[in-house]
Order: sequence, then structure tokens, then C-alpha cells
Amino acid sequence: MSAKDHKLYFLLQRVAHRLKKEADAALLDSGGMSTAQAAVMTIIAEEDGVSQKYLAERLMQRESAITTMANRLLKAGYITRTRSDTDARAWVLKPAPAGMAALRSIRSPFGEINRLLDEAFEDADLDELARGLERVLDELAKTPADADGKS
Amino acid sequence: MSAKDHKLYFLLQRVAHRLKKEADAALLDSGGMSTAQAAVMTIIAEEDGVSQKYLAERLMQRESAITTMANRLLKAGYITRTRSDTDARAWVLKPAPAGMAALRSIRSPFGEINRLLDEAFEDADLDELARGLERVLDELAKTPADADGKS
DNA sequence: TTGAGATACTTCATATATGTAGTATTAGGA
DNA sequence: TCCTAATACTACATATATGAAGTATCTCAA
Repeated sequence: MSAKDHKLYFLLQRVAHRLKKEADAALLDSGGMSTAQAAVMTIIAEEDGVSQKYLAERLMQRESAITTMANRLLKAGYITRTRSDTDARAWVLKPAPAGMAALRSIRSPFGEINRLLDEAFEDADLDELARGLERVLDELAKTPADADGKS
Repeated sequence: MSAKDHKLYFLLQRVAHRLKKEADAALLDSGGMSTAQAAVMTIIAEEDGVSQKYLAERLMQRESAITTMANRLLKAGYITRTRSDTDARAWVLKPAPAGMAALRSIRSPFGEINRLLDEAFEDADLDELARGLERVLDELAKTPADADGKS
């Protein structure tokens, strides 16, 4: 009955955790950044000039988490941070050359993760899995977690 | 080509992160434990007397993570910790009454998560998703992440 | 029996996240 | 124009994980 008693939930968490370790190990070898940093840098690189608020929304995280992460990326020389011209409260984060280089350096190791996933599935199954996961996200979107939980 | 350029990886991480927030919120309301604590307590409760080493293996985590978690569970009164009769190095963790009660109290909120997953899928698709995730784990098992990465 | 290596755990530094509170700054209505 | 509420961010306490290093304890071969 039902979703096998928490099983699917824990299974998903286990897979995510395990995959993250795999990806982190691969990225570490390439001397690049962590997967968390990669997620942030990917957005910064594709948008070219984003606020921390925007990053928080895209990554579904709190702004305080972005502050910490931005400080680390800044310290690593991966991004630049300047005040917004239009809003003195906001920062504008842009990729620095070192950040773009680091992003390039993780393309290959990330390819390893993809290959592993490819090998585990038929193309059709891969699509199936992806669609299933997207559907979970859609369903979650209908039931807001924290955001305005008050009606 | 390949696995849609990191897409599946990031998708999985996003779903896991989002689900975890949902579950944490639900559990928080029930006044019980966190999802991380629930994962540990579930194992402790079903095995009745486990070592930290065993927990680390089951959860695919480092023993240092288990030490910290065990300390928190102990402080919360959810478990008892006694020395093993057969091995003076090892602890034996057992569920305390408060821990069992806390576990019972999260059944319902976890049911919410399950219902959400159920609603997102046909039974067959749910099985499909579960099998897909298990296959990822199996595939990862063949390619050890950290454990003896040599040879 | 003993001594070297494996094992079970702890401790510490660090990364990553939440959540709450506080600080500027901005925006919009009286 | 001015005051209040919202916004963008920071600061701090805490939870959760890794990874490296250290401490007992155990095991097994010589």
C-alpha cells in the first residue's frame, strides 16, 4: 500500500547523497570547485550579472546561504561582486576569469557522472526517470513547502 | 547528447532537496525529529542494538557523522548508548521510549509525503521510479566513490 | 605470547544548509 | 514629502555532512 512506508523518500535521498559524493569526488580530482559551487557558478555564468536574491530563488535556498557561498566564491576568485547601480541594497555577481576556467574544468568530470547514468539506463528509461522526477517537482510546486504557507 | 548535460544529476538533486524541505517542514510541525534523525532512528528501531559503524555503512556516511548524530539523539533522549559486551571499542545504540514515541509521531506527517508521491504517479510508475533509483545505486556500487578507489 | 596492522570511535577544521534577527535602502500611499 | 512596509542582504546559532588525525582496542601471524 501507499508509497512503501517512507521507502521511496529515503531511497531518493540515498541516491541523491550517493551521486553527490560521486560528483564531488570527480570534481575534486579536476582541481575545480565543489558541486554546490558548480551549481551557483553555472547560473552566474549563464546570466552574467545576478543578485543574491535571484540565486536564492533559482536554487531554492535562503539568502543567508547565498551570502556564505558568495563569500567563498569571492575568496576563491571565481566571481566579482559590485553594488547594483539601480539598488544600493543589492549586489551584482559576475563570473571572474578564474570562475569560467573552473567551470570549464568540471565539464569532463561531470561527463563521468552522466556516462554512469547512461550506462545504468536505456534511453527510454532515462527519459522515464527524468519525467518522473519532474512530475514530483511539479507536484511539490502545487503544495508550497515554506513559502507563504498561510493561505 | 548523453544524459542531457548534467541535467539528470541536477534534477535529482533538486527533487531531493525540495522533498527534504517538504519532509522537514512536515516533521517540524509534528514536534518530532528531523528527517536526518528519522533516517537514523528508523534503522536503530528495526535492528534493536546497532554499532555506529553499522549505521555509517547503512547510511553511507562517515563514522564521524554518526558520532555527532548519536550525541544529538542521546541528548534528545531518543536512544541509549552502552558499550558492547564483545568489543570494548564499540557502542550499542538502542531506541529509548522517547525515540519510539517520536518515530510514531512522524508516521502521519511522512504519510503526507507519501500521499504527494502517490498522487504524482500511477502505481506502476512509482515502481518504475523506485526501480530506476535502485539501479542507479547498484551502478554506483560497481564504481566505488571513495572506498578503495585504487587499482 | 607479542607486536604490527586493522578496527571503532572521537575530535577538529571546514563546507553547506536552515531559520531568526538586525541593518540599510527602496517604494508607495497618506 | 514623509512614514511605513517591503526588500536585499548580513550575522549568528545550529544541524548535518566530509575528511584528516588521533586514541583505544582487537586480531592475527610469527
